[in-house]
Amino acid sequence: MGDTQSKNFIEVEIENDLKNNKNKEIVTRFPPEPNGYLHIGHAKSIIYNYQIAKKYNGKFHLRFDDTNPQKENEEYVKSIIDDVNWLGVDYNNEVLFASNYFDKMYEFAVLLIKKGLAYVCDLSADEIKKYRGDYNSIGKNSPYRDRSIEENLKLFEEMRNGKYENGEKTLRAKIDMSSPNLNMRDPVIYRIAKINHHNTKDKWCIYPMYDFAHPLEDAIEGISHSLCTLEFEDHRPFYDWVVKNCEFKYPPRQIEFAKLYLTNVITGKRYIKELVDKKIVDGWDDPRLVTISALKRRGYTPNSLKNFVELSGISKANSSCDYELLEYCIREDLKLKTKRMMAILDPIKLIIENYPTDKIEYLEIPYNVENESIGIHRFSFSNELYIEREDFQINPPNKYYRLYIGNEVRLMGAYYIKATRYEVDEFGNVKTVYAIFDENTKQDGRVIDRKVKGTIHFVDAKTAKSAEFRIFENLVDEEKGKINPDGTINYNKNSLTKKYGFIEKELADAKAFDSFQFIRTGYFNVDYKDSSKDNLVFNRIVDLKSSFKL
RNA sequence: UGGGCCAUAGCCAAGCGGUAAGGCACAGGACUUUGACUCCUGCACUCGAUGGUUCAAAUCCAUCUGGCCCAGCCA
Repeated sequence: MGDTQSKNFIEVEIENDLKNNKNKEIVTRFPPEPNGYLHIGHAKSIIYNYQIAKKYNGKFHLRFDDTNPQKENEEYVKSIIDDVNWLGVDYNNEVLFASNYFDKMYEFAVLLIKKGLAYVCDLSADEIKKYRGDYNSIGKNSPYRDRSIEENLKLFEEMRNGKYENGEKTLRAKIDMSSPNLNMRDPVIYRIAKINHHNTKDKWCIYPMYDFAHPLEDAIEGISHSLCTLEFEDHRPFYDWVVKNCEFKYPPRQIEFAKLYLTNVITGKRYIKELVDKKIVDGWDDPRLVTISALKRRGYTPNSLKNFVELSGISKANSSCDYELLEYCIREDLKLKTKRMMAILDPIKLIIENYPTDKIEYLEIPYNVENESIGIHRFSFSNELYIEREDFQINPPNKYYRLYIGNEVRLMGAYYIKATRYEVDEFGNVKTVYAIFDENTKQDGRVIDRKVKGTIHFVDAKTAKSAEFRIFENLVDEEKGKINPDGTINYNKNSLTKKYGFIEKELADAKAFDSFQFIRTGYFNVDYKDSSKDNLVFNRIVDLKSSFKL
């Protein structure tokens, strides 16, 4: 979809770099830590990084930033690969791991030691914190800062060989304890962690820190532009320090952009996890969530997300995109692709009194009038139908042009009917509406002598199948504020409504993830988890816009 | 509090000294066998504020205000 005609600030920088021959080629990357599920914010990063690479005929890498074995595991690796595959970005069929560079990283650490730019420190975590100082006071040099290169080399090798316990020693970069940027006050670059790594198993007991590892990963892979989010801006001086002192010919360049926030939903691993843990939602792919797996289950498409990322733009301003933009994108993507079928979510009976009781006829209209190549929709009609409860009113409001006593409307693809009488149940709710039809108004292309204002949809009760429909509302209460002062989530208890109605017979064969437009009620897909042959469950992906409110 | 970053419509977002693009949302109208779609129309005399430079400022300068990030051996 739409090429963005205007360039964003990152593209301006890249084109400058290209002009100045700073890069051989453009290579970007998506570097997730395998410690959780991906959500729409990650999708922005994946899609944008990929699109940049594509735009400049470059490459895109998928690389796991797996430098902290304590938080990472194989399950997350797998789910992330699944999600990235589903998005359909091209990463050259090669899944990369930072942990595959541990040997090289170790060598670079040794190089820094030899250059007098790194030292082994015996301070405890608490002591390092104290020595670091704070916003108002400069730090103090570690008493171990001036160890000889030989001693540092020996100590670091011993760290690697497991001579010391967790927390006993660290390797630190030697920079400036008085820097106003706390990240430059001799940051730790290697720590001891005697724990198995999902990829390297027990080969290592020391692991590089993000700040040291990341620039190296980028440089090793020939990444030209390392695009990340704003909170890493303060880390850029150290990033540049590392690539400079490790002497890379084509140093990668880090450029930061703002994270994507969306109204009405919660992004943020921690909060999603809380909803999952408290069983407020049905796992990581609950359709109300915005994890990639949830969006997929709900019925969002890779295309819709790509378009969303493109339309929501890239900048450095913290912002929160209207959820309506995402909805617009999925409607746009599904509009011409889906069959438009009929389903009744909140049924009442409609009896056509002058239609033969023993007759079933079959009617035909295109599945999608905007894209007739999808084919012809054939559906049954009889004297006994289901229609939506809201399509019949005892006391119609102003400008209501659906069914009420005496009013003539069109049954979509069938006949004109006029309501004659109705029956209510013991609570006063309409149960059955009776009508007569005009056999000269069959919707088969013949010219009809009069027009009607309203067209309503229906399913034939004699062939209909029952089904469940799930209507989702905002999971979080935006009015109250998404997050309580105590850090818990304000969630909307009415965020899931289950309705039990009817679908036309053809829909009974629908398979998991199939999506449809149900005429007048929205786009739906078949829930892959809760559907069975006997009980099809449809998720409403998004409703149709409507200028009519009952 | 020291440092870094940000501020253009309800929400995103272009704009880079020559007189405010575009999209979403919203409102009105046309069309309509989905109150959908589509198509028209409208939607910032003004760019966080105040001063200054200039023939000319959203763009340059100064000051101020507001918001976000940083004191992990997390990423």
